[in-house]
Amino acid sequence: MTVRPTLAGVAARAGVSASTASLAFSGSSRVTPATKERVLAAAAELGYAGPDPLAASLRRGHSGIVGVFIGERLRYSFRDPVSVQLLDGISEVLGTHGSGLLLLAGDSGRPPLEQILRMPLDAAIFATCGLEDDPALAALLARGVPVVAVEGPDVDGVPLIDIDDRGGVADLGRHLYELGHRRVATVAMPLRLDGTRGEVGAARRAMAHYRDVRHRIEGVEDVFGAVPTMETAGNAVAEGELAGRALLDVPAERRPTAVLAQSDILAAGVLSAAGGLGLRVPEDVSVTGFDGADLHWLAPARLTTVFQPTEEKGRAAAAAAMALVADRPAPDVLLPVRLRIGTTSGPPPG
Amino acid sequence: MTVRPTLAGVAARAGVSASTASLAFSGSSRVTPATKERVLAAAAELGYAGPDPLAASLRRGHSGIVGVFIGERLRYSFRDPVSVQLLDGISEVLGTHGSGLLLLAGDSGRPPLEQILRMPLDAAIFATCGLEDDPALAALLARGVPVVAVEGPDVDGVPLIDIDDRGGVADLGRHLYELGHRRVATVAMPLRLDGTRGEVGAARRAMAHYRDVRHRIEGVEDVFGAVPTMETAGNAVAEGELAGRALLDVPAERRPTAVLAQSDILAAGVLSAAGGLGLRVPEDVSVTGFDGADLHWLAPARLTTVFQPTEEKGRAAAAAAMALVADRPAPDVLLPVRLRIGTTSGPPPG
DNA sequence: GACTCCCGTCGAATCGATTCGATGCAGCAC
DNA sequence: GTGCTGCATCGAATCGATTCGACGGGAGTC
Repeated sequence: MTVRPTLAGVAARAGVSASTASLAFSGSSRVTPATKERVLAAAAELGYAGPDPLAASLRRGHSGIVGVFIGERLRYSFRDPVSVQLLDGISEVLGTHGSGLLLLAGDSGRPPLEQILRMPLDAAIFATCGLEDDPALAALLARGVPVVAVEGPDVDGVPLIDIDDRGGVADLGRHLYELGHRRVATVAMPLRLDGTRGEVGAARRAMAHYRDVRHRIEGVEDVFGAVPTMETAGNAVAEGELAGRALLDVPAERRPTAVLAQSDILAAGVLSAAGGLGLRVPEDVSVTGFDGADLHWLAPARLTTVFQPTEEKGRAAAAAAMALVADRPAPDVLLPVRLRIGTTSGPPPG
Repeated sequence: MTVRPTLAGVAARAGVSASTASLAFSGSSRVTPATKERVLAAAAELGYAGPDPLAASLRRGHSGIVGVFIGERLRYSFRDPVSVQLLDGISEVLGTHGSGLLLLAGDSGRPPLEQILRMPLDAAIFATCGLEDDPALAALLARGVPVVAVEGPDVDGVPLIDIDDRGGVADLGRHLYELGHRRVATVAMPLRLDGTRGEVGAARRAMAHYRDVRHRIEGVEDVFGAVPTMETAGNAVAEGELAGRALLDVPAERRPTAVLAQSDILAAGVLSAAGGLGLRVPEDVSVTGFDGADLHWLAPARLTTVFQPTEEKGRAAAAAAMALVADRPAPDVLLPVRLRIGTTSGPPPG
């Protein structure tokens, strides 16, 4: 391995100055085609593959890299179709701006704060990471890195890309209410990531990290008042099944006639629990979800759910990040959701 | 917004030299606690949040960022549990080394080559991107960026992290053969990403981009010789269903008694196709997969499949990348796979 | 008391490019 | 022939830190 050649070397060999060589590489500036060609030839001879991104970034003042924080460990986030769609939307817009996407996974345990601060980020997107007082958020802001929050912390100076969680769930609630349901229950995503499962009390509720989870509980209450709420330890089918069984495996007169799961994934688990207990959906119990993620494996059932424009959310977040990078203002965004009635909701039994 | 303070500014205010200030930040070197504190205090007053990663990286010569190429667009890759697990394994090891993971999605269309070359990568991992002659691969190598391939291009100087695709599928084949199957078919993942579906001929086969796809076909042939092979346009349940229907919706005497799908996802589609045609599994037709991804939505069927240590593959890839960055040699890795017999394979009918 | 050793601090070089303002040359018009 | 315009090229400053070798002063030793 010989030492990597530098722009200066190429310039010397081409018989031009470093500045001219730089111009030759930065594209179609005011450089004679002949000179440009000479520089490129010299580069080829020396095996110079183009300017060092690090040096260029330092000089330019930005790296073309946007950090995306996903709360949990990768493996959990990616199980979740919503995270994936979100990321896809983000990546799409970043791509058109020529920016890269640096994934920052929480890993729950060790705070990756130092690692984060070592990364040359032009901006950061907090995707579903709750927590107004996240140390990483504070650190980034202190450093002057523009931050965008997706259903995340609502902090001054941080554009918030949000959906109408509460209104959407309330729509679901009204749909069920109109069908005649009066005794319902909720299966909630984790209020915070500490592995807690079970009925959510007031104390627990006060500890909630996540805005969306809170809002989705409130949406139910807007229609039904306080209802039993089972918290899960993660947004996963198995968790939904656990919670569903806890709610449904009781005498019929105490059993909720409808279960509002906070995500389609959890709803899938509840459906599975219902099936396991010999309950028919929707004849014996109605089940609803949230996200509208089109879980193919639910076929032939079509889940009654609330569709949210997840990819659009991602695009909006990336667009906001790009705006901030360009020193343009980035307003908050509130995206609409839409009730989608499927085959898993119907009148209560009896 | 005031101008961001620099290390020099902090040093001046603390009454020390820039070098000392740098030492104070880089942790526990030979700096008097008192001095260190003075520097930190000055930093706090000025709102200096630590050294600029770009400048530090330039000086150090590396950025702490590893690029991970996933062939297709994000949305497709992440539908695939295998990609996700792989990424998770990679991220795990990268994390322990304090390195960041820069996601590079192909987006099929526009070549993101320029974008790639703008990124300050310490190393790159080609995850399931086939193609020995990928221009991005060439560009990175030309630039001197260490590259690792996961089931990817087999190029000199590029460590290959691989699994025994062929042997694993051959194990499946023998299992089926011993059960009595003689007329089988294969549902293949795309040989290249051009949206082609249908029976794979010799010409098409010569165009294959992907080593794993090729090897999994060969594994079947090792046991059964040439068999009908349906290519899909993507690794998705719907694609598997399409291919499955094409293979199974024929008179019983021409119908294969077993279908070897190249992935669990595709197998799920084939199962669905079989169900749609009123065929029982495994009584009327056996179905096998590959990956051992534990698709929860298959319950109660347990897929007969080949387990591959996907996460381990990711860890090995990341470890190899880290080795190369540290200028240590990184040997090829071949990970074992394991036949896992489930409830979807049995003797042929009749 | 002098010499040595060691440790904390400092200067200066360096990483590799970008960019602004200056320079010089050629062409054109009068 | 002279003066002006314009364009390609060049010099030098700059981005913000890291790091190596040198230096100086205090402590320990004989």
